[in-house]
Amino acid sequence: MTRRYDEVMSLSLRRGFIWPSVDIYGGFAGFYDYGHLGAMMKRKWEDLWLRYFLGLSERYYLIDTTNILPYKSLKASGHVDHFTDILVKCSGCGLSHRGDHLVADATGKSAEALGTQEIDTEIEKLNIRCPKCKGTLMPSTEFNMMFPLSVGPTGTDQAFLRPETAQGAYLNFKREFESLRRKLPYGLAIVGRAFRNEISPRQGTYRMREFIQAELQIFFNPGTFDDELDFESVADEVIRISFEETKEDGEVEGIEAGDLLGRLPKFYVYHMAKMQQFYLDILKVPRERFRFAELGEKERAFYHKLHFDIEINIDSLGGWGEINGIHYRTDHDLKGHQAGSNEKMTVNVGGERVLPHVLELSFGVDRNIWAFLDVFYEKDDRTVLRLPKEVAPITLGIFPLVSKEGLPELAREVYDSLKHDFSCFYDESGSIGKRYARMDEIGTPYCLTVDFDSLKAKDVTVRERDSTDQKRISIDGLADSLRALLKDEEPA
RNA sequence: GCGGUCGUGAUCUAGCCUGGUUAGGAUCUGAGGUUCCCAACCUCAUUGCUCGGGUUCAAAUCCCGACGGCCGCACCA
Repeated sequence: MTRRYDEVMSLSLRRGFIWPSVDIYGGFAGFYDYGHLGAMMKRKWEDLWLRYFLGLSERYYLIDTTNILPYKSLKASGHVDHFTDILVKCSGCGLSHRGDHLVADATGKSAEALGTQEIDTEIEKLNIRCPKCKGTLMPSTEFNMMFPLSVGPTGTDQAFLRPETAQGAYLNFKREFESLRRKLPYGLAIVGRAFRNEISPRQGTYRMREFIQAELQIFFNPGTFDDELDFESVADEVIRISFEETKEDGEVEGIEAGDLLGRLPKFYVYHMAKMQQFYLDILKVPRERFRFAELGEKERAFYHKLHFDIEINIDSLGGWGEINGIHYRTDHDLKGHQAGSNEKMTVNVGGERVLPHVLELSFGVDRNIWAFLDVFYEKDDRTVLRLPKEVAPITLGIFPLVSKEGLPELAREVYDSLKHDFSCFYDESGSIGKRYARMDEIGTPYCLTVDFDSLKAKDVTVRERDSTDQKRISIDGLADSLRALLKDEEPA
């Protein structure tokens, strides 16, 4: 692991962002807890995400759905059958292989639909041996990545923890279509937990067994969606993109959204542009650390017609890491639930019956939080976390210059007047420089200091984190001045 | 899951090979002092050998197991 990983993790542990769950019992692989700073940062990230993506359309809405889903619904979605791997272990060298891959290699046909018994039969019939050492293979075992649960007193109602939040949107599609007055397109956002029994969780919060997704599922009429978007507003956006053929080289092209239309559908490019703007314009992620990366046919799920990941160059994880995805899921999901539930999912819009298609904007919240801790962490003379103001867990540090002669009292007054409107932190211990340093380290964008002049002039100094520049602002109207400052406007 | 490697206060680490005084240092944190703007300084204080067995008169140190971290393989619809 890199030194940067250790530094970021050390900061995170020390100050209270993230740490392993159940730490006092030695930890629990694949599970992490958020401390008081991490939890606040995550909440703010989610709020910002929600405001931005719901703001993309007056027809995008937030819903909230259950973490536990019954067998039937996940059978219909394909997760019961396809979210599994059939593993075959070699009795000689002990290596595990995927059963369907072994059979597919021997027959030249996809074996994805076969069960464990069928795989075993095929292996015997075709006399398949370990590709590594030619040893004999043991009976196959099934491994489903979903966590099974028994619901109810008899335990006969089989269920699972949801492997993705997306299903909640599909399951509620019809209800919301009615509530939202039978119009397309519309979108359902869910911010919530998903669970996957990863074989080998690694790299901190990058691959977890319980994680948080922020997803927007957009239901649309594939025949008309392109014309329902204001594509002109994003046509000039230079999209940073790596296609399948070149992404391994780390090559990133800059292509105007308008020029991608020959290669990708309009609605898809439009949302790519909006996602990119969220990162580059709102969150101020350095441009060179951001890209879309195309997934090839073998990498993506069979029902993802188009799949690009958003990757951030994360030094502590050794380079480009996937944090989000934009998936064109076609009508796969609604079609599956239509068949599984016998509920008709086609809807009547503009005089025709359509089975809506789905565009999924999917964000890994924990991965974003880690990426931000990494990307904005800087250590040379001082340690500064240059977090976007909106996601910094604490917005204002409020201090008396020294803790005597009436300064703490006035500083307390300032604190009390702001504490309900901003995330504030009051401190009077140690030297002023120490207190600034502590705030820099956790990304606090502004510190207000009450000094001796403040007593007469009724003002405070405002110190900016990145530049350490200071200016004086009157206590009268302070909240409004700070609001302006936080929006990058000049205070009144 | 397999193989390798590692696990010492909140954080980073010395000690382990060669078992034996009170487990040392730095940072951090708390209290007090000092202090008119960027981790200053002084005094005092809190917190530790991942867990469980075993060997031994004696285990942070040696052995076994578990748990966890990292790396490689596999996996990541």
